[in-house]
Amino acid sequence: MEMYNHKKIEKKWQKIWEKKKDWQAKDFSKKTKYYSLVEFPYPSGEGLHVGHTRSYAAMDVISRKRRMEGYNVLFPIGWDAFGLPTENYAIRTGIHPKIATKKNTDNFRRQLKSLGFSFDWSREINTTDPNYYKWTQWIFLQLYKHGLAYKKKMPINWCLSCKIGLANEEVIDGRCERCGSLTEKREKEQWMLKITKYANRLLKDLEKVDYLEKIKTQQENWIGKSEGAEIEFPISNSKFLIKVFTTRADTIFGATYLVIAPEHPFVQEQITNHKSQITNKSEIQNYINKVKQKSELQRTDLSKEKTGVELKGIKAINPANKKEIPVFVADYVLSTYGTGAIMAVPQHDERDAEFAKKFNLPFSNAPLVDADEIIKKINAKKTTQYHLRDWVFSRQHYWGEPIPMIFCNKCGWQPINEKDLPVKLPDVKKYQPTDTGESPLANIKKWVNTKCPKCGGPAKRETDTMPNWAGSNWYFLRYCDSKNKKSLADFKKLKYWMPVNWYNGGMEHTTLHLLYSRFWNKFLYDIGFAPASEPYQKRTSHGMILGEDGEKMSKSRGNVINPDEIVKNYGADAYRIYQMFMGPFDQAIPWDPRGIEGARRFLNKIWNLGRKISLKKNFSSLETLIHQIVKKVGEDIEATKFNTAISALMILANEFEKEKKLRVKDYTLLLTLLAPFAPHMTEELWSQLGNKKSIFLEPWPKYDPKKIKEKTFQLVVQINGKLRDSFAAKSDISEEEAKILTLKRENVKKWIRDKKIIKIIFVPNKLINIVTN
RNA sequence: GCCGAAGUGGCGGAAUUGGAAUACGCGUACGACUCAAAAUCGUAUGGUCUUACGACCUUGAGGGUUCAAGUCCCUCCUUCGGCACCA
Repeated sequence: MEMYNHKKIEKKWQKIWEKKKDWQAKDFSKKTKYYSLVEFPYPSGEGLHVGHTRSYAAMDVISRKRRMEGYNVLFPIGWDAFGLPTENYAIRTGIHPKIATKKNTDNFRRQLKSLGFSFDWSREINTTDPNYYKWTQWIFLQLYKHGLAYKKKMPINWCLSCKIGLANEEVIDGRCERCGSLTEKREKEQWMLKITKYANRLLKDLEKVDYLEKIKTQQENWIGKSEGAEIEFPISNSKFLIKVFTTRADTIFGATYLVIAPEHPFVQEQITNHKSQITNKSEIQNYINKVKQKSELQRTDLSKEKTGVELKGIKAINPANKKEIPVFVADYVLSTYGTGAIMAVPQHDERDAEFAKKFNLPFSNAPLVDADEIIKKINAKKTTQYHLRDWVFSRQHYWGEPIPMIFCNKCGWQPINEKDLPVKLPDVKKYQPTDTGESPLANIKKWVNTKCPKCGGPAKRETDTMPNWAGSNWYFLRYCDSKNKKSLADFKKLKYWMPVNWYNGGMEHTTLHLLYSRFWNKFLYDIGFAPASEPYQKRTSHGMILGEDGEKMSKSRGNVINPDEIVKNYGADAYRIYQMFMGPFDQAIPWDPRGIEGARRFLNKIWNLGRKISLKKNFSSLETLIHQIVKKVGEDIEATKFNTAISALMILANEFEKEKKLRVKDYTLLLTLLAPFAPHMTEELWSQLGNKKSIFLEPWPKYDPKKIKEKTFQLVVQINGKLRDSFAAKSDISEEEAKILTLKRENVKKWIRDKKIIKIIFVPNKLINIVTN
């Protein structure tokens, strides 16, 4: 037998698999379908990251196991290729993003193929391909036609460095999610998507899906539903009313003042209205100006002291007890949530208490009342508020899908005729956003100037592009029919494949990407273009792979692991085994270069075990263990406990090694269980045993529950809960018999001596515990 | 500040139900093979005390429940993740 030469056999099998098209999914096959999905990568110039392959290796194991279980598996891959790094590269080098993307995807494809993932490459997609983004644009048009896309001038987060507007969701600690520089507020006309219309369904339908509990919690928190009431507080001696939102209507008798947000229309109106009764207008105006300069980060910093100004000269009336109470403007109340005004109850709310202490406002220990009754009595309205806000969908960048809209001076915003899709990205000379913050597309007059689709008069194209979330919002649908030219995907095919049975990806995508794509899928479901109301039946997430130093892998730290080198030196199978064995799948874990050597050693051991095969041997002394291992490996894979599945396989291999001879049957069973993890080596050994068909056409091994049970076991003897002895006993030994055998033992006698036995606890097939005085 | 997860050898980690803590792998030491090395194989490997048999201690800290606690309860500490003046 030859030595295990990974270079030779991995290339060999990759070629054969590709030629035989073994991993191509068959539309409408009579087998039960199984759709396993991984997040398609952004093809960066740096090449494949080990983090990608952790997820891909895991879902490849699942997909290969499913095929062996008789499913028709769809396991697709593609490229989420629009995005800033490529655009920034273009700005730096002048190389067209299209060319850089081609180069990067070619490299990624080569890398993924070298790892032997069983992707159906015939369905490969690329979000930057006009044949793909035609349908991204088409979906936008449908959103527009159904009133879910609208343009709005609003304060948005403006990244000073990227020169683009960011959604609230994309600002982290007041900084741009992409480049990390500070953001400020600016007014800009933006295309918005009305995701808030779906808030309740996005929340409620979480009941229907099997996501990790922590992922569900994240979605729930982001949507942030709260039930409460809108209560009107009249302003004394005026026609004005201030509406507050509260979840604690029951505390209304303790409300001793009102607070409104600095952006609240009432304040704005009052300080400009010369008839207003307010006596300290300039003080209020000064305060508002100060707040404007603050970033959201500063405003929402919990450790800062509360600030605010009283609106002197006016009072509000508490509708519950008709008492007059003062009104403040303060920045701890936000205009974007609820009604932008609150009733402050220092007795029951910490923030209100802090503010009240600072401004010497009274605490009222008025009794709590029944919320429903008081709401009825004061004629307030029960309402529901969501934390979720509409999605800012415009970007002032080149490398994204053009938003397919046209502005006509006569007719206003008009959608492009569907027959004119796709709106292709034109070539530009400079990729840099303009100083005004407009997209580089704005400089191409020939492209911008067009005709109004409605009146035929002169009109201008929208020059903003879509965020890079757009393409990834519906890609799972396109995989079902990736070449379709007439529709985003044939409905019958969608109906066959959807929903995705199992979706795995990074924890960092479990809030935004998941929410956005669920939103688009629900919309497409509503208008009859998607067959399932929830796109993903099951969602899991893998932990990050950190550098050897325990820090996040990054170029600047110099701790990046290049998969190519590992594959070259140890082989794809060793790489995959190590990644699956390194630790719990959902936890972050540092890369250990020695771990890969252990994985390789394990594969060598399996390879060399082949020498022990004997045709003469026809019984197995390890039958019980084998059945136990089959059970464990299968169950662990399903529970994403890949590390213990492999450890079980190692135990089996170690036992096999202790045997002088090995049955063919036992050896092939080990190969079959190992096949999803180490596909190349097992396929090679399988064929060396004389098998003509792929090992992946073998059925996944089954175990016999009756054969799992051991004939004997070590009965543990405890005295007062401490381990003192153990001996082999028949399985299912009776309590009586166990007691007799235990009390006969010298070790036991020694410990008991003249002590009195108070009681004896017997746990079947486990232990016996003697309690003495 | 709130929510969530976690804390186990020199290291990554295991322990489905409360029932032998440290599986499996890495590392280390010694041995076998070898002229030698590598590879491979074998043995040992939580700590303290003991010549030894063995005893005692040990799952972030402290307390509790229990015949029995890594696992359950209480208090506290630390780390990671998420959210954050959301009324």
